[in-house]
Amino acid sequence: MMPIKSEGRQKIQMARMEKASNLLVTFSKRRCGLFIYASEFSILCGVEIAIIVFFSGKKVFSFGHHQYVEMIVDSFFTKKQSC
Amino acid sequence: MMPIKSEGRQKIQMARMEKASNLLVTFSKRRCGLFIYASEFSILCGVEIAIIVFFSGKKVFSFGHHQYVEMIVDSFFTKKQSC
DNA sequence: TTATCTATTATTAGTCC
DNA sequence: TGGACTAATAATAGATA
Repeated sequence: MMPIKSEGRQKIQMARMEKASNLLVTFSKRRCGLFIYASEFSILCGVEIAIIVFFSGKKVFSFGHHQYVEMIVDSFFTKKQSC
Repeated sequence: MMPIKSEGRQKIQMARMEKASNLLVTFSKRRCGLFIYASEFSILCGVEIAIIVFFSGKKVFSFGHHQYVEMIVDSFFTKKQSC
């Protein structure tokens, strides 16, 4: 079979993604993207950054090690993940 | 005088920027970039995001409207700015 | 500090595994 | 869920105003 050639990055509308499968993929990619971006920002400019992402009201993903963030994240008793 | 033509985006080392003037410009740009990225992520994936940036131990920039973030930011009694 | 400009780098949508 | 792929989009370093 001929492999399907990628058409590369596509322009998307700035609205909630409708297809659940696409949304989940984009969620994973952009969560990593956000944390990587924050990490670079932190290194380049010597700033402390705390990020909390609330997904579906269940999952919590955190970035940074600020005491307040830890407090908040812990208070949710949810699984923590990071990039 | 001939205008100096831009050489476009340059590759930079992933380390704290040494020149204070460059650091400040990059700080402003990337703070906006971070918040814009977070805003897009939030819209695309329907997630709530809270971000706090601590700069020089003085300035606090926040993104998101989560109650805990407001609480934390307020506790610093510092000027709030955003993009 | 912030906005504009531009060539260049960085990210990623869609897809398959 | 997570990694690889690839062309296209998006962000931005450095200079300037």
